[in-house]
Amino acid sequence: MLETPMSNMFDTDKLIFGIGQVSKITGVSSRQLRYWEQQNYISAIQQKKGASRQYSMHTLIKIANIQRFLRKGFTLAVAVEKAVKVARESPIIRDFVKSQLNEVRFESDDRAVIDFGFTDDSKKQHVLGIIDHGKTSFKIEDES
DNA sequence: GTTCTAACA
DNA sequence: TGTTAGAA
Repeated sequence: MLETPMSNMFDTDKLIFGIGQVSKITGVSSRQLRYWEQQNYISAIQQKKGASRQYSMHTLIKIANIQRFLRKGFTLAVAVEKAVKVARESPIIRDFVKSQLNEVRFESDDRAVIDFGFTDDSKKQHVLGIIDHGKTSFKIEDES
């Protein structure tokens, strides 16, 4: 994979967080973080014995998602499963949207239209994502 | 002051 | 899971 310097100002994957920061950010106690690690639900970055744990951005997000599912009432084991699934789906969705997204048009204070490009190679129709008063929907528009 | 491990109301 | 103890 070739580097694309201008695409991202920072490489967020290189950010590291201490256990205290992760706890403050996600609302998960340090006690829980150590326990989850012991249960192999999460893992800290390469650490020596007794050294402070450090977490990657990826792990931080995973922890935040686990917490999200816990608050929804799921058990820890299930919350972890769901977080793992999200982690697997996220890059797929992100890459797809990134490759399809053309532009976003703000048509009014509470209406925006996302242009997802052509439906196919015939290039006769556009796929539009509509956000109107918080409600979302898709729309196929003929090329004008 | 923060984090670590281990133990326990 | 929270809290506490003693060490790093």
